[in-house]
Amino acid sequence: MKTFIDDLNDAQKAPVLHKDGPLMVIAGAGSGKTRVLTYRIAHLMAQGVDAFNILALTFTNKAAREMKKRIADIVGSSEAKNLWMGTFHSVFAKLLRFDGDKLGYPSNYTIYDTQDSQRLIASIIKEMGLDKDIYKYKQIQNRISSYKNSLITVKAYMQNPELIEADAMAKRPRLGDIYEEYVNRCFKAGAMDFDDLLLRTNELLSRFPEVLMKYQDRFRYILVDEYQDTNHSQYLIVKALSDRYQNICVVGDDAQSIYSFRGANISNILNFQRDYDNVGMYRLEQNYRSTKNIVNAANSVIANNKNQLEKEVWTHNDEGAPIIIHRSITDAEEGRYVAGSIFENKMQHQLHNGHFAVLYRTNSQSRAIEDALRKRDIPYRIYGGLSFYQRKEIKDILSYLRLVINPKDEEALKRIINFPARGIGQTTLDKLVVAANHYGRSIFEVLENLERIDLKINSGTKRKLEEFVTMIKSFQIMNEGVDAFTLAEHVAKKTGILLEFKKDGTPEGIARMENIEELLNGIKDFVEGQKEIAVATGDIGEFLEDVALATDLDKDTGDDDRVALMTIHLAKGLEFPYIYVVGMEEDLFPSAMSMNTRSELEEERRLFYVALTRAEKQAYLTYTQNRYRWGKLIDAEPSRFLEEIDEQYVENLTPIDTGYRYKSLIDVDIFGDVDKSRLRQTKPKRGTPPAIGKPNETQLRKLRRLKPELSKPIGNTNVVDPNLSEGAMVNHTRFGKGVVLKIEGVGNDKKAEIKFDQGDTKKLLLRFAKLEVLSTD
DNA sequence: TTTGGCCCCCTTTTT
DNA sequence: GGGGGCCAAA
Repeated sequence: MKTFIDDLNDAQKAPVLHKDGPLMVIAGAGSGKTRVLTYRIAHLMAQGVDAFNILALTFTNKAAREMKKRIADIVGSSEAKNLWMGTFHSVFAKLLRFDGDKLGYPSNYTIYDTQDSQRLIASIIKEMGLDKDIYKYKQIQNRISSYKNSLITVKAYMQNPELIEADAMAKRPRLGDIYEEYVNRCFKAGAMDFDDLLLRTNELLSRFPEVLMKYQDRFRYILVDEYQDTNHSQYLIVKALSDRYQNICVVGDDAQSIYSFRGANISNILNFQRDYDNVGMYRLEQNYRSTKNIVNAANSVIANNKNQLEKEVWTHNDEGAPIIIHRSITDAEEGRYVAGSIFENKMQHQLHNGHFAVLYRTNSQSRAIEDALRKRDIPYRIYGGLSFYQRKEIKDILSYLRLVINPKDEEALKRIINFPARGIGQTTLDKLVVAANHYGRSIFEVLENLERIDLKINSGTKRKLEEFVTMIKSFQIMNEGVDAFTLAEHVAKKTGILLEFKKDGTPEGIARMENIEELLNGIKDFVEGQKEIAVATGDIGEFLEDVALATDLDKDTGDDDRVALMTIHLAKGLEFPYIYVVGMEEDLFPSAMSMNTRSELEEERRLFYVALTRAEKQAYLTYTQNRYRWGKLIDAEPSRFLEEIDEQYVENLTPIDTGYRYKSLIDVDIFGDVDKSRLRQTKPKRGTPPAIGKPNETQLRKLRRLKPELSKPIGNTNVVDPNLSEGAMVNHTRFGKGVVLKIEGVGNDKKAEIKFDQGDTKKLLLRFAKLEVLSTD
């Protein structure tokens, strides 16, 4: 009899059919890892395992939803609804709603996002009177986050002389105090940050054996996707929950481990066999996604890493086109090339926008690409970056709703107590915070008891505070009777936020109003959607949790046809026929911050491996010679990764001899500033073979260090217009028309003194200045 | 208390 | 080039 299992190849079947006990699947890129997970769950259910007893932890909630749907299709029942599936954060956020009370948290606890955490830490630093230049709130937040992910609680920190010493050495001896105050304040606010969702789950499971037993019994089968990216905190949760039945299935690829910056520990996957007995080991090495060229090229890159599990990814797919490398002069031109190439490919191969993705290392690179796509009328969608829910106007509305659900939520209150402006200023707020800290209560509780606390505020301010409390309470009462949408709409109107942006009238104000409307629509959709799920209540609390933990990918409806723009990190697990990886430059990719140690560099290389293996048919790699960063144009050098690809899989679109020349208009502008440091750009680039007889890059670097004058241009002379003579009329893209007064110098140093109609007289190096000759005398 | 101008930092990547 | 925080002035 033929069953759904027959859809799989033999390598895939084995882990799907693996009986009870621990198993690990090492799955190369594009080898059908999701498929194995999906089918294994379906198979378990077909064997009679109750969906209630299965927990699957995925990388995005969207992946979980899709998997659920697929499983429902396969096993042909609505049972799939009962599966617990989602990201670590969302699954354990739910668990903590049930059992967090044992740790003293309300079931309606708030989830603080990174911004909330940072604001709170910033205000603690200020309250403690510490130097904000030494105690940088972002860095502090980062440290606290990594402590939590390593299960270093405040207590553990205080008992660890090494950590204290390390922070003292970094001139931050009060870090422990900040950490302690931060944890207390979060707790008092009934709030958990992202890391708490995992840390508190650990605490719950270790302190309450009966709770642990309950969930061990409930989750008899646990499956973890992207296991290589779990951090210590997540690792311990999985370990604890699976301890009793040992039915743990982890799937991952060490070559795609790219999240060590948030505590992911690659040794979790490397040590799995040590952590469990009788581990079933499976490998998936056949790639179904990409062409031979792409698979081989990616293999040749990752071979440069020393630390990796043995694995050989191969494919039966076609040879495919070579990987195309393209150089451009500036990031704007890079964008134009990408947009133009997408346009051509669409025309030539009858493709949709959705077949293309542009990937980059940092979010800030998206702008140049966006501009170019917009000019070509190519619709696109940006994932990540500043997400919709982090926009000011959205967070303001959400803060009102958060306060309705959890009045203790300090960060929400601080955001909106004076927005829209109602005459409650910083001074008043400071007094409230001091009082709240003094009494060990939340700010809202202080507000409710203004009569009994002498705050030394004038009666006008006091009245305003009372009005604010009354308004929030009226929302709370309303919340008892209506759905999330009705309440949110009421809040938007009643608080005057909508009006605020309406009367503003500027394009930004209108855009913000539209965003709020979009939010309201989103809430409406959510309420409608929740009606179909029996257990869900459709209340505002659930919406807020969804919002706090939604990834950008989760919101993708995928129903409109757009080019996808995202970081490589976000692209993990996705695939597109055509991939453009832009910004293939030293200091950008690999990032300048990740080149200090071998392991950092190897992680960057894995990231590049991930980028390449997203492509099904064709990959483009682009780099520029100059790029705007921090508002300045800076030199760029081709990424070392370009050289690491075996050249037989590559086609270099940019021949060497045009590489050392300036053609772009923007470079002329630079010259206008006579910035000599810019001239260094004419050096040969990495990744493009240097012309015969020229020193290679490494040699050049050494030379430059010894003899700085060698940094001067090595460019050729052909660009100078031989016809240009004194008295010629010329047009300059920036300075306009002018007349050549004098020509001096020879070869590379040939300069023209030009008097421009606008008044200035400038000396321009002809090699750089792109001059249009209007008449020769 | 509010507002506008100035200055600094930022740019790795995310739940 | 942009956002946020701080300070001075109204």
